[in-house]
Amino acid sequence: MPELPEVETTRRGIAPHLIGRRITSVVLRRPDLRWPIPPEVGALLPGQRIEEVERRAKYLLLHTQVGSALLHLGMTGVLRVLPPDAPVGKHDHVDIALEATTVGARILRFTDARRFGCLLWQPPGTTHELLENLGPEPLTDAFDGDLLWHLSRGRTAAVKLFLMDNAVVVGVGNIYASEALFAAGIDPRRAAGSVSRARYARLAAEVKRILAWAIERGGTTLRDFINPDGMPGYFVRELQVYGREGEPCRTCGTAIRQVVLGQRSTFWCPRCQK
DNA sequence: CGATTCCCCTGGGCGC
DNA sequence: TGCGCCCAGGGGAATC
Repeated sequence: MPELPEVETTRRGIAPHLIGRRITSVVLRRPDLRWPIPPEVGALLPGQRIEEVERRAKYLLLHTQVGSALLHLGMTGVLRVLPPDAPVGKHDHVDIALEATTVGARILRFTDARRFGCLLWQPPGTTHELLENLGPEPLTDAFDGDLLWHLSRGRTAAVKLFLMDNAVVVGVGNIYASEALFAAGIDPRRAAGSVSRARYARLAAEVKRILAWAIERGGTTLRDFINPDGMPGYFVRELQVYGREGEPCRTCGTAIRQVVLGQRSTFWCPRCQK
C-alpha cells in the first residue's frame, strides 16, 4: 500500500533512469485502470524526452514538452525500470519503453493487481483537476499546526478523518494517520474542532517526523520496495498501534483498541491518547 | 459547505 | 487441495 513515503521512494528510484531519456514507444495492455487511459498517452509520448519526474501528493508526473503522464499507484501499483525483455506478468498493464543508453534499453513498467491506480494526461501549462484543491505537502513549511487548527474550527468529524482529508494536507494515509495520532497523544475519534492549537502543533510535528523517517528508511531499502505486498519503508515491527488490536501499548501496556472510522480501521491506545 | 457512505478491484487468509 | 467468504484500502463520486 504505497503511502507518500513509498511514492517518494519510487520517484527517487526511477527518476535517474528516466530524466533526459527519450521514450520510444508505449505499450498499453490493459486500457482500463481506475479510469480509461486517455489516447494522448499512447499518441503523444513516443518520441518525447522525459524532462522531470515530479511527485505531488501520491501522484507522480512524468513531464515532457507535449504534456505529462500523471500516475497514481493506488493500493497495489508498482513502477519498475526493467530490461525490455522482462517477462510480462498478469498485472503488467503499461510499459513505457526508453531509448537505449550505454546500459542498454529499458522500460518503465506499471504493475497494479487491483487496478486502483491510474494513468492520466495533463496538457502543458495546465493542472489536472485531480491535483486542484489539494492541501499542502506535509513536509513543507506550508503545513503546520496552525493550518490544522484554523481549518478544523467548527469541524465535527473525527480528527483522524480530518488529517486524512487531502484538502487539508496530502499524503497522510491510514497507517500514518493512526501512528501520528498516537505519537501526538490524540484520540483519533475526537472531533477535529475540539483539538487545541498546541496539540495540533504537536500533531503536525509528528506527521513530519514520521513521514520523513519513513522516506529515509525507504531510501535504505530501495530494493525491497518493489515487493508489492510488503510495507516498504515501514516495518510492521516498528508500528506502535496500527494492526495491533489487543496487543499491549509499547508505552504503557494497555491493550490497543480498534474502531472503524470512515470505513477504515483505526487503532489507538485508550490510555496514551485523549 | 461538511459529513457520510458507496464503490472500484483482487490477493491473501481463513474455515470447512 | 479446493472453494466460498471476508477483508484490506486510496480516494473520487454520490448522497444526505
